[in-house]
Amino acid sequence: MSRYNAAEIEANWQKAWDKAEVFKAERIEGKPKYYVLEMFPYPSGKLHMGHVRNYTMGDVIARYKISTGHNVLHPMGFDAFGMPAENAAMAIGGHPKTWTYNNIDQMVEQMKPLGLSLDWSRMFATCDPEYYGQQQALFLDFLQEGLVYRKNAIVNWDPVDMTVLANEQVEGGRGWRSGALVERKELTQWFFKISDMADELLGALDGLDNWPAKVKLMQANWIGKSRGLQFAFERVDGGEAISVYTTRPDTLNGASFVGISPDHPIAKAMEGDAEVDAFLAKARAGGTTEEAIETAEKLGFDTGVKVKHPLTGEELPVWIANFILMEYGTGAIFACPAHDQRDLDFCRKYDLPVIDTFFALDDGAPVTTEAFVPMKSEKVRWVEHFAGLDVATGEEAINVTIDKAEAEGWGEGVTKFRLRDWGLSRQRYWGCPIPVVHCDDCGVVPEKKENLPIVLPDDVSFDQPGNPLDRHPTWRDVPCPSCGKPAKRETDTMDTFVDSSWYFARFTAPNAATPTNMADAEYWMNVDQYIGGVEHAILHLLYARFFARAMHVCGHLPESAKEPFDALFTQGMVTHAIYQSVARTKQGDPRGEGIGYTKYHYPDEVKELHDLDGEKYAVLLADLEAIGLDAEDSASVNRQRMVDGANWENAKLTKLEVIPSAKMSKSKNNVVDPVTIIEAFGADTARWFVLSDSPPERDVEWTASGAEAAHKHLSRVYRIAAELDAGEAGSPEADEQLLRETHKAIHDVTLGVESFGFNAAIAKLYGFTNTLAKSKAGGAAKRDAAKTLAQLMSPMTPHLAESIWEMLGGEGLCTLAPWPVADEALLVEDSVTMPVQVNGKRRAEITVPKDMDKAEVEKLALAEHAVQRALDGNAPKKVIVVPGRIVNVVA
RNA sequence: GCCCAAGUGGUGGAAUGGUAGACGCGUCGGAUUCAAAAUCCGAUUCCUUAACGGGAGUGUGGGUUCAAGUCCCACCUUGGGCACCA
Repeated sequence: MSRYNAAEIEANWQKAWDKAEVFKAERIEGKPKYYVLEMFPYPSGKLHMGHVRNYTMGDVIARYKISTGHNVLHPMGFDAFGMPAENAAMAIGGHPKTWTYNNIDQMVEQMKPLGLSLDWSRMFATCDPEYYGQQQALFLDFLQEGLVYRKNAIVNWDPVDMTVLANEQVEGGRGWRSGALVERKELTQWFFKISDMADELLGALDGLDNWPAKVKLMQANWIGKSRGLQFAFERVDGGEAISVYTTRPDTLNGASFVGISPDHPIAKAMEGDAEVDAFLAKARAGGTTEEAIETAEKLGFDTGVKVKHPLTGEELPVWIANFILMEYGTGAIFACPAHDQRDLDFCRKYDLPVIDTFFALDDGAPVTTEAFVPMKSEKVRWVEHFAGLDVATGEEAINVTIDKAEAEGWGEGVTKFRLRDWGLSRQRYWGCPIPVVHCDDCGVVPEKKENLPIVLPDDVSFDQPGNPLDRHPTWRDVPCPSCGKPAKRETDTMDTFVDSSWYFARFTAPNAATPTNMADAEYWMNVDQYIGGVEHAILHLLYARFFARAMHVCGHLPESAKEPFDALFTQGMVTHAIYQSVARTKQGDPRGEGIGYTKYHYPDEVKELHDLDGEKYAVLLADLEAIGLDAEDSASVNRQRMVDGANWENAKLTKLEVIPSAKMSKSKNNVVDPVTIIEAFGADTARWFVLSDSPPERDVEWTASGAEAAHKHLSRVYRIAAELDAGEAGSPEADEQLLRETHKAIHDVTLGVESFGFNAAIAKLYGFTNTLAKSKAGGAAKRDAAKTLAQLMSPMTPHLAESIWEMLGGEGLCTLAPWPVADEALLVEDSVTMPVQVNGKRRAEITVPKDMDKAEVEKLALAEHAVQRALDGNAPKKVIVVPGRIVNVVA
C-alpha cells in the first residue's frame, strides 16, 4: 500500500491539468459563465500566507463552479507600479523595472505549486506597456468626455528634499528621510470627476445584495450625502460676503464666530502680513491626511474681519481655523460651540462665547466643558427658535430653518457630498505616464492615440530626490502634437489606484488592441465573485465602480457592467504568534551595555509547548539540543521543564513568551513562508489549513500544530481510501446509514462552499471522514462514499482528491466530474430529539416522531421526571412547543 | 478625532432568537509495541458533590422576550479605513 506523498502527486496532477488545459477560459456562447477574481497582488517578490488564503478561497469557488457546469474565468495578474520599486532602486540600486519583473517571476514560481485553477495565459502586469498604453487611451477618452480636469490641490512637501511625499512617508509630521517638518503645498494636478457620480454611486449600493453590509455602509458614509443650508454672511466692512454651508442651520442662533480654512481666499488675501504668515505656516504644517488634521492641536487666528448674523444682525468675528478643509463645502463654517465638541474646545481656548440653543427635555443645565450633541431624531427644547419652535427634533428644526431661509431669500437648501474628486497625479517615475503635452501656445494638448503607449524611459537614475522624468530632457521635451512647436510632456504619472480600477475588465480580453473587446466584455462581465481584503472596502472598490461607469460612457463596457462586481467577499488576515524573550545587550553594544530588549525568534527556531494549565509557552530548539533532548519528545521536554521548576531564572531552557495572533511582520520575525510549508507538507495541506481554522472573513492564526494536524488528516483520508476493500461484506442497514450520511455531507458541504462557510464545510468533512472510517457498511458502499468524499474535498485539496478518485476507479479527472447532488429524501429523519426547558433552563430531552401533535409533545414533556421535579408540584403557567425544535415550560 | 467591524473553554472556533462549546489543536488516561514513531479508543467549560445532582457561564453594565452568544442602549478592548502604502 502506498503512502500519501504530496510532493509527488501534486506535481503529477498539475501536469495533467496543464496538459488537458482544463483552466483555459474560452468564450463558449450559450454555456453559463462564471467569473471569479481575487484582488491581484503587488509583486513584493515573496508570496505571503495571506495570498495563499485569498487565492485558495477563490480557487474553491472556481473549482466548485467548474464542477457545476460553468465556463469559468479565473485569471491572475500583478499590480506592479508603485513606490516600493522606486524605494528599492534608491536603497539598493538597480532599476524599478528589473526589480519588479524579477519579483513577478519569483511570485509566479511560488504560486504555481499551489495548484490554483488559474488561466495563466491571461496574465499581465500593470507595468506592461501593452496594459498601461490602453490605460492612457482610457485617460484620453475620459478627457474627451469631461471626466478628467486639472485644478490646484495640496500635497505633502518636504522642504529639504524638495520633493512631494506620500502620506506614509510622513512620520509624526516630518519627512521620513530628511526629518524636515512637512508643509502643505499647492500644485496643479489632474482629477477624475468622481464627484459627478456621487449620487449614482451611493444609490447603486442598494442593488449590491451580495456585498457585505459593512462595506456598503462604509462607502455610503464615505460618499457622505448631506442636506444643509448654504447662505452668506455680509461683511461689516462691505467686502465680499462669506458663503458658508452647514448641516445644522437650526443652531444658527448659537453661532459665536465664522471659521474659514487657511486656504480660503480671505486668508490668502491677508498673506504678506508677518503675523498672518506666521500663523498660516503653523496651520499648514503637518501632513495632509484627515487624521492628521483632525487630531492636530486646534489653532485659530482672528482676522479682524466682522460679519453680520443674518437673523439678529449681531456682529460675529471671522477666524482662520486649521481644522477647516477647503475641499469640503465652501471652506467656511459658522461655529456653534454649544452643540459641537470641536467648536466648543476652540471657543474655550480662544475665549469666545458659548450660547445654548436647545436643552434636553429633562435637563436645563447650560453647556460647560461638554457639548450637548443629541441625535437628530431626538426631541429637544429650544431656548428661543427663530421659527418659533418649542419642542422638536433636530431634523424637524433643520427643515423648518431651510424653508424659512428660502422663503425669506437669504439662504438655500443644498445637497452636498463629502466625496472629493479623485486626484490622480503623482510626482513619481514608476507609474503610468499621463499622455498629455504642455505647449506654451496651445496649452494642455492630449497625445494622439496612435502615439500610445507613451513608454517610460529606461535610462533614469534615483540618486537624487524628486521625479527622474522631470530631469530627463530627451523624454520630456517633445514637439506639440497640435502645432509642432517645442513643448513639454506631462511628467506626472498616474496614481496606482488607476491601474487597479479596470484590470478586471482587461482580463476579459488581455490582448485586445483597444482597452476592452465588447464581445468579450459582454460575455464575461460582471465579475461574479470578487474576493479580497477589507482594507480595500472604500477606495479601491469605489474607484473601480467609478471606472466601470466612466468606461461605459466611453463605450468600453456594456451598460450591464456599470456595477462590475456582483458579489464581494472580504477575507481576514493570516496571523502568527510572536515568540519573544528579553535579552541583555552585550559588551560594546551601541545601545549601551546590559540593557534589556525584546528579542524575537523565528518560528522554526522554537518548540511550542503547553504547561499544565494548558498555557502556551515556547523554548529554543538550540537549548534542547544543548542538553540532548529531542524536540519531538514532548514528554521528556516537559519533564525537563518540571526539573527546571518554577524558577525559570535558573533553568537550562529559556522560556519564551508566546504572543498570539499578531499580524505577520518581518520585524517581529513571525512570518511563515508558504514555500517552506508546501515543501514540508504539500500545497493541499496549506490550502486545507488556511480554510479550516477560522471563518474566512476573520483573521486566521497560522500554527505549526494546526498545519501538522491538517497534514495528518489528509494522510488519513488517503490511507482510508487506499485500504478500502471493495469486496468486503457489510450489513444492508449499515449501507443505508452510510448512504444517508453521505447525502447529509453533500448537502452540508455544498451549502458551506456556496455561502463562504469553508471552515464549517471542512468541519463536516472531518465528521464525514470519521463516519466513513467507523462504518460497518460493505466495501462497495464504502467505495462510493469515499469517491463522494474525494469530490467534496476536491475544491479545497484538488491533488489529493484526484489521486483518490483515480484509486477508486473514478472516470476522467475528478476536477471535471459533475458535483454530487444531495437526495432530499435521504436527508429527512423520522424522529427528532427535542430539549425540554423549564423557565429557559434545559431539564430534559424527549425523542418524538417528527410530525407529532403539539399537545402530545406537551404531554410527554410534562411527564418527564426532571420537569416535574423542577416544577416542584406547581402547575405550569404556559407551555411553548416549537415543533421539531424545543419545548419551554413556564412555571 | 471620525467611519466600520470583532470580542465565546487552556487554544482556533461552532451555534435560521430555541440543548452554548460542533469540528480541530492541546492536555490527561488507555490499547498496540521490546521500545519508539505512526495508528486506534476514551475523557476534557468552570465551581460544588463520594455519587445522583446543583450552581455559574459567550468583553462590562443595563434592557426586550416564554427563551438572548444572537435583538436594543451605554461602555471597555482589539483590528481595518481616513482620499499620495497597495
